[in-house]
Amino acid sequence: MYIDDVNINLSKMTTAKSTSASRPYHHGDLRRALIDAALALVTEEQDWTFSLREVARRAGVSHNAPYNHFSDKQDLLVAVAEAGFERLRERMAAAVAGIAAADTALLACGRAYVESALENPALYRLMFGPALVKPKGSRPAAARQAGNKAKAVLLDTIVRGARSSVFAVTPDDAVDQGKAVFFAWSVVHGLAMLLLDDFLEVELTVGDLIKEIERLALMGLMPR
Amino acid sequence: MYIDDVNINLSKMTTAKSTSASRPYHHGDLRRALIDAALALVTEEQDWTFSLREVARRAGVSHNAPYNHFSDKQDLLVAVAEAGFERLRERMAAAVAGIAAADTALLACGRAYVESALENPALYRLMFGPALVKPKGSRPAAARQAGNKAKAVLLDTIVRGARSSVFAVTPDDAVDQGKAVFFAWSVVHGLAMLLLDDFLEVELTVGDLIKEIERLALMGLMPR
DNA sequence: TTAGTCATATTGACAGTGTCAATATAGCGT
DNA sequence: ACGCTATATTGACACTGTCAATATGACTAA
Repeated sequence: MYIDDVNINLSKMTTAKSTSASRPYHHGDLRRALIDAALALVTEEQDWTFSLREVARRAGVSHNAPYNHFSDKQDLLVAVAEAGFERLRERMAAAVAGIAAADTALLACGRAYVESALENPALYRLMFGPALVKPKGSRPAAARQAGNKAKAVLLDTIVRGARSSVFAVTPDDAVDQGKAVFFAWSVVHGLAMLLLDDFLEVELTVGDLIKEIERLALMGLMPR
Repeated sequence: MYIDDVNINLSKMTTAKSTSASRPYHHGDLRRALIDAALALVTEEQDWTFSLREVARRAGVSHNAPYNHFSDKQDLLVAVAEAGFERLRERMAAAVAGIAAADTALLACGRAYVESALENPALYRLMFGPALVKPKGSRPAAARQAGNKAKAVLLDTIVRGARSSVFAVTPDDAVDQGKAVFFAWSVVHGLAMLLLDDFLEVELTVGDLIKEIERLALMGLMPR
């Protein structure tokens, strides 16, 4: 009844093999199945207003089974966001891999960032938005850590550029680097958000616009 | 029963005076009262998951009265977002007013933008987020128009800077100006979003960070 | 093997939600 | 004065998140 459509997921399983033998829990790896189902729903519906019950239905369990793995609907969404940040990190890391020049690498990284956002807008908004924040609370640690791991890719590239004097950033000055990272991140994040919020109204393809924005970020608004 | 706590709102009334005489509808300007109540709820709770019924309660009407003025809960939220954009526009316009130098004006404008966002994060996220978008639809025209009016302040400043050769932007070239506007907007929007999403992790005050980001936007990441 | 334990899952219940349909009310032009 | 129509209410429905109580069955120790 609820065992047969547990999807055999490809990525690493932390707690179970779940291929069919030796399932460590009562009914397969439900926690992962729920995250997968929720991720699929976010992607399909481009929204996270679906009901927890719907997620349970998709996973083939009763409407209350999720409460054994997540304290809350929000708690499940946090896990989904974490998965999203991990994807983003992988993608940015892949983009910079093997590019020697730091400025070129930074552009590739920025492009990967924006493209990822455009491919799954709702997931992005979930990751960065307020949906994960409890009333009067702050962003859950899990989400912040996952986000910072993605940020580390950016930082790495900036540091490389600082060392090779490609960027006007003092090497080994954490604060100066932090500013630069925050600037770069702001640019790509703002660009991505405005694009997927449908506020682009200029006669340019998205690709061209990204290039232009990147050029401006490197060269600045003022004449040289 | 439902008349007495209609708040006498300060701003311009489009359809009614509503001071107490000559109320044009059955029971005061309910549409405005609902928008005000929703805006207050967004501000207080920093969230828009409150129920439509709660809004109605605040306005002192039955749970179904709002449906005479808004087709939907979303429809009401669109109206709230519109009001938010209008506030933003006013604030940016005030910031640039009377500043002759375009670059200084642009910085003031950016600061006003970020400060507004930080003062009412939820309202900002509502304005720019997906909450207004119907499934498989796009951003409602009303919201986009209101957003573009705010953008116009930015554009104006950029154009001034282009004319006075303060910015490296070709005057009277709409596309070139569009790029610059989008860049500037991306920077402030991304900065604002990351700040209020709690992703700032550098040993700087917000004010200092804003200044640094602005400097980088004007001068670029690369050495001059 | 068998008994027991405890994580895991189900069933049932409850207040609250968005929204529809039907009904009531009152300000307006004629 | 009268009816029209915009405005508001009442009632209903399926659905939601979450709590409490109950069932189930995989492992562990005897």
